[in-house]
Amino acid sequence: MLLSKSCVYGLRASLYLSAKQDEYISIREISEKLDISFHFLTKILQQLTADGLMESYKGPNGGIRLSPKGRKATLLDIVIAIDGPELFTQCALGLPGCGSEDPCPLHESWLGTRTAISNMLEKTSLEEIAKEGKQNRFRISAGGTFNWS
Amino acid sequence: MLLSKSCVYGLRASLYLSAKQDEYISIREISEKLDISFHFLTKILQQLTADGLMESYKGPNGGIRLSPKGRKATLLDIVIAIDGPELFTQCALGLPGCGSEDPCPLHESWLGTRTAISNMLEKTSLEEIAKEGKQNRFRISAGGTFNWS
DNA sequence: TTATTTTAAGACAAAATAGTCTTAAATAAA
DNA sequence: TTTATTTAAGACTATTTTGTCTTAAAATAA
Ligand code: SF4
Ligand code: SF4
Repeated sequence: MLLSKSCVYGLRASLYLSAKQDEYISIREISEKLDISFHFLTKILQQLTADGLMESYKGPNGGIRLSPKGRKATLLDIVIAIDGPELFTQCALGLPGCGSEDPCPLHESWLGTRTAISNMLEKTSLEEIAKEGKQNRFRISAGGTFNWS
Repeated sequence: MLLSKSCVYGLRASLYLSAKQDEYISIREISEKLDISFHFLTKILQQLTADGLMESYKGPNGGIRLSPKGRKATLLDIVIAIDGPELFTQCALGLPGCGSEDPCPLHESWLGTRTAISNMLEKTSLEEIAKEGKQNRFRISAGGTFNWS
């Protein structure tokens, strides 16, 4: 699996929030619309909040929203915040202390592929994805129940 | 993590065997040279044997070796035998029943990246890797203790 | 035959990941 | 002030992955 479940949930929630304006959205709403366990999602979003990618507010009409930093963030930023940078720093075979000067048979191709994955996730910011998402009506929920407002 | 530990171990053992001729190599030797738990590696190689990618022989001077099919196999074949095809069939966001006709924002880029990973692993057979490995003395063990015979 | 070497099979344990539940703290509204 | 709503924190459970151990079966050699 390329990304952990936590990471996928975090990405989908980020995409959900990117479609919204500046209001706080309750985690309950996100978890229901995207069909993700509420408590589990809460923990994941707490991480992103701690990382400064999101802002939260307690109480009635409270919830969570992307911070300014979060709106500019790319999917890669979200992935690294949740899964860590290992996917983009470690090698495919996981050999310790190895590198270009004493490479394994995969080295060259893996470096290229790794960069391709990174580039794909870094290409567009959440802000831009939201713009394209609204234009093209891309979906981010299973049932297609979600609507770009 | 792109590949499971089982998968990485299986790949490294396959590379090890690709460097050898047709003799049976004991799993004990592989596990010691590549610093992988003997019993764990045994289970992984049993899978590859069941899949017809390797052949085993019991008793003194017994061991394991690549089958003719295994020598022609690519790294992708090994990966699919151990981790299954999901990495190359499923989408990045894991949304069920979703696809090109109703895509998520990642769809196009993910399809490309997924193909890039697949191509990287499919590019060369174990046979060819062994040839290049011997020429270039690529390494497949942590300490660099391994020698292409 | 008997002992030794090796893979096969599967029970078992440990660790990591995923998911649930309860309580506390902050905020708003009644 | 009291109650309701919401995130924060963390204990707890379940599942999957990873790793260990024991016994069986096959093959060889003494
Ligand atoms: S040579 Fe490169 S790809 Fe191969 S194990 Fe080392 S760092 Fe990883
Ligand atoms: S649109 Fe494509 S990439 Fe996105 S979730 Fe569906 S299958 Fe996966």
